[in-house]
Amino acid sequence: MNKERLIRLTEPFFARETVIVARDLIGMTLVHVVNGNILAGAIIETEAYTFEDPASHAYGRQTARNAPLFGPVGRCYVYFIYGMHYCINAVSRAPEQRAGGVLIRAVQPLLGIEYMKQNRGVDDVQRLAAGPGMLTQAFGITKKDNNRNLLRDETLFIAEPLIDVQEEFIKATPRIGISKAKEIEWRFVYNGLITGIPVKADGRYD
DNA sequence: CTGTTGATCTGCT
DNA sequence: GCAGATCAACAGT
Repeated sequence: MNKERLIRLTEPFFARETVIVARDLIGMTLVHVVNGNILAGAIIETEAYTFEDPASHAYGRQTARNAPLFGPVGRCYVYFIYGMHYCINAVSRAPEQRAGGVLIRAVQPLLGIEYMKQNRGVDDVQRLAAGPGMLTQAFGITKKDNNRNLLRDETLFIAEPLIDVQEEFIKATPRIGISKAKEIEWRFVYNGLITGIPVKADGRYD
């Protein structure tokens, strides 16, 4: 596996309704290249957040923090929460939407697994990137990455799937950890076996 | 300027 | 199952 083999998602993918993008991101590949190491994982959990949505950071009006959600699609919005965790969103919305982003909540590690274990201080692959805070720690994503351009950035982007994605295993559920709009089913999860991983378990690539 | 809350994770009970 | 960690953003005064 090398970087050139990863097919980056382009602007039209993100320029659609936020909820549609959230669903379609399931199975795609989150990629961060650190010191020449490719860290990659299959996105298996996402949530959509929009301008009209009381649970969203973009709700109501633009502020200094949420500004990326109002900017060009295909950027990322990284925020700091609970005094210790970072979370990453892909800015996504249709032209008629004021703001929107997709929170990437979990990935299945595929490449650079040893590097992720070091970043996390955890050995269990199942717990490397099983939540939004875990995922950014495993990938070394912090506030420095806020508003980076996923369409052009050399080191941080989202690519076509490396796994076999079975559409029937994608399910919608209510979102996690919010106090408002709890009933809306804008969380998407992949409930199938991950197959078709084209790499060695130790994350080496050729 | 102050107080509160939060799109979470971990470790202990 | 629940408390504690730890701090930036925001709303209210």
